This record gives sequence, C-alpha cells and structure tokens, in this order.
Amino acid sequence: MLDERTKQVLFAVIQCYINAPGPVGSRVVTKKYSFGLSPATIRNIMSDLEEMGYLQQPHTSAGRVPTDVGYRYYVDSMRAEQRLINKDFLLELNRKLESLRKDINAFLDEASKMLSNLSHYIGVTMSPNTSNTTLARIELIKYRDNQVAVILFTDEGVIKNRIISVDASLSQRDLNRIASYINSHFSGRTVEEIRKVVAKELAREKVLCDSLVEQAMTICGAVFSASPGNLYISGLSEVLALPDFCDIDRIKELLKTIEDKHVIVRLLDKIANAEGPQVIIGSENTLDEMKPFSIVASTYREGSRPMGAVGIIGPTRMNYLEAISIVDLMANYITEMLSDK
Amino acid sequence: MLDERTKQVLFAVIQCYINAPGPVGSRVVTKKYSFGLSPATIRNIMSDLEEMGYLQQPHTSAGRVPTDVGYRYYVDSMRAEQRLINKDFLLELNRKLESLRKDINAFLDEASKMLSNLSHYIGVTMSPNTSNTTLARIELIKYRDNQVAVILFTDEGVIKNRIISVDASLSQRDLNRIASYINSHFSGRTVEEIRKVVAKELAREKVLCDSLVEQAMTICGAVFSASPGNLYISGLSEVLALPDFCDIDRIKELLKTIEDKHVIVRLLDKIANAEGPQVIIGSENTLDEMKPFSIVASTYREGSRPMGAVGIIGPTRMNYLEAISIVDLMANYITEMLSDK
DNA sequence: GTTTAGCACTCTCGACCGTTGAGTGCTAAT
DNA sequence: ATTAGCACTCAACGGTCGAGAGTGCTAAAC
Repeated sequence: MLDERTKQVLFAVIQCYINAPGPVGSRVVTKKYSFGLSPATIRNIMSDLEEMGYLQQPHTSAGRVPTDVGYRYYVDSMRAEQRLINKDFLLELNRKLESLRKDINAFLDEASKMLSNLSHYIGVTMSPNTSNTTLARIELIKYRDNQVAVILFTDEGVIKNRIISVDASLSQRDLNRIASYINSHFSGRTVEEIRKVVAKELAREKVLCDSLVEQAMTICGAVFSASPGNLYISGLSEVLALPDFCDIDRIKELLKTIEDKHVIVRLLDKIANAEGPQVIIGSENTLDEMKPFSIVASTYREGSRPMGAVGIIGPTRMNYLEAISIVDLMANYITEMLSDK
Repeated sequence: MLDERTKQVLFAVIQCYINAPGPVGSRVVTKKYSFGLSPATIRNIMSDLEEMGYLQQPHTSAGRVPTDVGYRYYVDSMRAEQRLINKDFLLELNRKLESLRKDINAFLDEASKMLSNLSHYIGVTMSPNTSNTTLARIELIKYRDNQVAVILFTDEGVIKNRIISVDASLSQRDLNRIASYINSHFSGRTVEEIRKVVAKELAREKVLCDSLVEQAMTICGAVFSASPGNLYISGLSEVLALPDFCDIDRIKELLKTIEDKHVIVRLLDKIANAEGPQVIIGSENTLDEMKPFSIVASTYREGSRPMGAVGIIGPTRMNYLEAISIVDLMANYITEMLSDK
C-alpha cells in the first residue's frame, strides 16, 4: 500500500535513526542513501510519510523521527526478507553454554547475559513454567520428624525440591510406597494435569478407602502448585549506556517495572503460544509502564509444548532485525537442547 | 577529642544534610537546633570543623557538607548510644517471613526486599556460603543411564541438588552404599572440611583398595566444590528516587557495579568475620566503583559460624542510624531463625 | 575572652536575551 | 514530477545580569 520509493525513504529514515538517535533530516538521507533525488523531493516524501503516520516531527523545522507505527511497518516488511544468521554467534553460544547444559537455571542466567551482551539491550530469560513441565519421577525423602523433602525430576532436566510437612508417623517405607504410587499414576503427565486430577480427587469424598492414596494426594496437592518460572534479567547497565536513556525519569520508570518481575512474567506468558519471535513496539504494549519500550521475545519448546521464553527489552529505537535474529537463534538453540537431551 | 559543643554542631549539620541534601548553612542550624548561639558563632565552629576535615565547602560562600571522615565520626559516636528498636518492624518481619522459613532462598529474596523497603536504599542478602554449611545428609538417586542426582541436606535447612555424570554401571544399590559411606564419614562436617579431606584422599595413591571408597571420593570431589552464596538485590528503583541520584553517570556506575555480583559477594565476604553491623563509608571502600556509596552490613550466624550476610547500600548521605538498626535486627532475626530450626 | 551584629564580598542559580545552524515549507523554474 | 532558491522556524548554545544564600571579617557588646 506504500509506494516502493516511499517505503525506501521510510526505511532509510528508520535505519538512520537506529544508528544514531536524533531527528533525521532530508539532507542526510540523500547523502547516506543514493536515491538519486534531491533533498527537496525527499522532503516532500517525508512530509507524506508524516501525514500517513509513519514519521513525526518533534517540532516544526526539525528532522523526522519514526513513530511506533513506522517501526511496525518496518519490522513486518523486513522480517521475512532479511535474516542475519550469525554462525560465529552459534559457535560462541555452544562453547559458553555447553558446560551449563545440566543445570537449566544456571544456563538461563548465562543466556540472559548473552542476550544482553549481543544486543546491548536488556536480556530476559524465563525458566519453564512449572505447569507445563512433565513429571519424570518423584522421590520422597524423610528429612526431619514431620518433614519430607520432595524431589521432582522432570523430563526437561529440571529438578525441583521442596520441603513439606506431613504426618510424623510416616516412615521412609511409607514414603517409598507413596512415591511409587505417584510415579505409576502420574509420571509422564504435566504438572497442570496432575494438579487438576488431584484437585478432583481431593474434592471427592474425604474418606478415601485407601489412606496411602489419601496421603499421596495430599502431598501432590502441596507440591504440584503452579509456580511461575524464574526470571533472569541482565544488561541494565548496558541499556543505560544508550543515549536514549539520558532522561533520568525514564530510567526510573524502567527500573521500577523491571524490578517487579511479575509484570515481565505475565508479559512473556502472553506470547507463549505464538509462533516465532514476537515484536511488541512501544505503544503497542498493553502495560502503560512498558509503552516507552519495545520487546522482542520468543518461546522455546519441548516438542510442541511451549516451555519458557527468552527476550530482549530495549528502547523503541531498537535494532529490530538484529534483536529478532538473536532472540530467534537463542530460542531455537534452547529448543534443540531440550529435545536431544 | 572534639569539644562537646563542636560535636553537637557537627551532628546537627550531618542530620540536616541527611534529611535534605544540599549545603547546610549556619542560619538553618541555629533555627532547627536550639544551641542558644547566633549564626556567627556557629559559623566559627563550622569553620573549625572544616579545618579539621569533618566538613567541607562545595565552594566559597556556600554552606557546609559532611565529609566521609565526618560521617565516620558521627557513626562511631552514635553507634552505642542510640538504637531505635522497632517493635513493629520485628512483628512485620515475623508475619511476612514466617511462611518462607522453610525455603531459605525465597526467604532471603523477600528479606532483601524488606531491607530496601524499610531503608529506601538497596537491600542485599547473601545466602550461606556453601563452604561453611554443614552436611546433614546426602542422597544419591540414579537419574539416567550415567547420571546421578545428588541431593545435599544441610543443617541449615538448605537443600542443594546437582546432577553429575558417573560410571553407567553403578546401580541404585551401589549408590545407596556410597551414600551411606559418605554420610557415616562426613555428616556433621562443613563442606570446606569435606573438600579438604577428599582432596587429600584423592591425591593419595590412585589405587584405593576399595572401589566403593574411590567412587565415593570422586562423587564428593564433584559435588563439594565451594560455590559462592546466592545474592539477592532489591530496591534499585528505590534508590533512584533519591535526590542524590539526579546525576545519570552515578546511576550508571552503580548499576554496573551492582550487576557484577561477584564484586558485592567479595565485599560481603570481607565483613563475614566481624562482630555486629559494619559500616563502610564512601571513600573507605577499597573498590573504586563503590567509593561514592556507603554500605552497612552484618552477618548472620549459625551458632558461632558466620553463614551469610545482609546489608544496605546507599549514598554516603545515608541515614546511618536507621540503616544500622535495620541491618542489625535483620541479621539477628535470621541468626535466631537458624538456631531454633 | 567569647559572643554577636553588621557589612562587604563571593558564588551559584535561574532568567533572559541574541546568535547560530539545521531543517523545513513554499514557490517558481526546470 | 522534480529541483533550486529563499524565507521562516525553532532548539541549542553562550553570555550577561540580578537575586539570594551564605560566608569571613571587623568592631562592638557582654
């Protein structure tokens, strides 16, 4: 719907702006990109683009700055076309993260740092949402008089442990029986499923014929609560080095938002079901606090089940192409890692 | 060594400055504190204090600002005297943290948030340094062919788990024997001790008479590596709201330092052996990056063994008295919690 | 001898220009 | 449809100026 030439001018402005913040004028566009047109013509085109909402002027007689709508158009046009597959990046990734494969939490922590290092924005990774993990095995170990350590092994290689209080009369043998009961019934099913079954079971007549089953259900009820994934955030200092954050109030806003991890978790949860990297640009954010920022995020999967998310948070003036490919690569890397475990 | 009256004036200036940043003049001192002296006299005293290095003038004909030396004198004088024991605070602490007692990591995360909420500075908590924790019990569980999940129970209620690779031929029975061997030999000793014994043992003749012992030692070697305590940091946004941080470069510096958690860990490790809350004021910091900031920190113990640290990081213009009592209270709370487990 | 009043002096801070330069919009010529 | 030319606009920069806060000094008062 946009003239090819007009499109090129729009992209030129956006690219200029991404490279260096500050309004971009008609002359620099003609200089940096050889359109074979004079500044005056470019001016006219830019004026059109402004009317259509893709660009805006901070004030009369200043250059143009892309709007969020402009970025959106840019991202959507470019997405399929260009994709910088960075071989070196993958190798680096492999080398650095190889040693951490066993511990997904340490891995994700490191991964968030890499995301931020590469992009120079904020890197975010979220560990698998427990409700989507599948139970491989459960172990119950008597810890103290009335305390039991519960060790959950999941297919994804995550281990969780919790200490719960139980009837002091339970012996380790009882616990073993309970564990094997749970294993035989629930192994291979997701936490979410288990939770539902248990809830139904517990809601039924309290007087379960078998006290073992009852004990098992109680334990499951205590253990299989959905807990949100852990969040790893890196690169705050990275982002502060950007000229976009010369304003102190923006930093405050950002930090306050980031510090409240629930917000980010919910945000990443939202994109969990989408395919491929998702891009949310500035005002497209539903959360007011995030409106000054853009997010590029993607989910990693185990099989077809979305497990967790990785993403990059930066200013709306973000290098979207780079960010998209970094996020995509990272998500795919983790997905593969999980599948050939 | 300081005249009582002079001392009072110094403290008055410091307190004024803590309440509101900006040079404090002689007139405001006479107004806020009734010394029964005229501004002129105060001026003379302040001039003396400047000469002695406790105060300084940002520029001629401006009010005075405390120097780090001044703060130090203030803190040392006040420390024993005044201590605001906040009953409400303790109750609140109890209520909020009661439910988290079982999981020390969640607890410490919450505790760091409370520290920052209460002080309006940055709250920091560090989980027990593993080398000081004592092993209560170890459990080995066969996980996959050549992988074993190692579950460490410590006296402090912390559980650690790791997955390590072992000889695939080991059966669960073998593992049980190895575990009980380790338990009988090492239970009750600190990770650090165990590490030393194991290292010695492994360094000896490779051909250990008993292959079980050898396996046990190998596993111990892999598991009992010292890992630094986890660090929980909260309240960055809190600190940005302070007028002290109007300067963007300071924020950047601070964030960069904080983000590199090793620095903070080392810092807290240093105070591990001191008694009571430690105060490091601005330029007293050995690390250049931390020189613009002050730290109030204390260790919590189990018995007499220092386990981890809690602290507050803020500007040199910090409410030291409040910070000290908050940190002290928190450290004591955790110490008690650990002892009556 | 100590304290105080008075006064001149210093320095920062914000307001208020005029200037500069980048960039536009318009118009008339190509 | 494009371009050259020109008048116009506006932020940014730098300098000046006055107000205000606070000091240091001196001489008088206690």
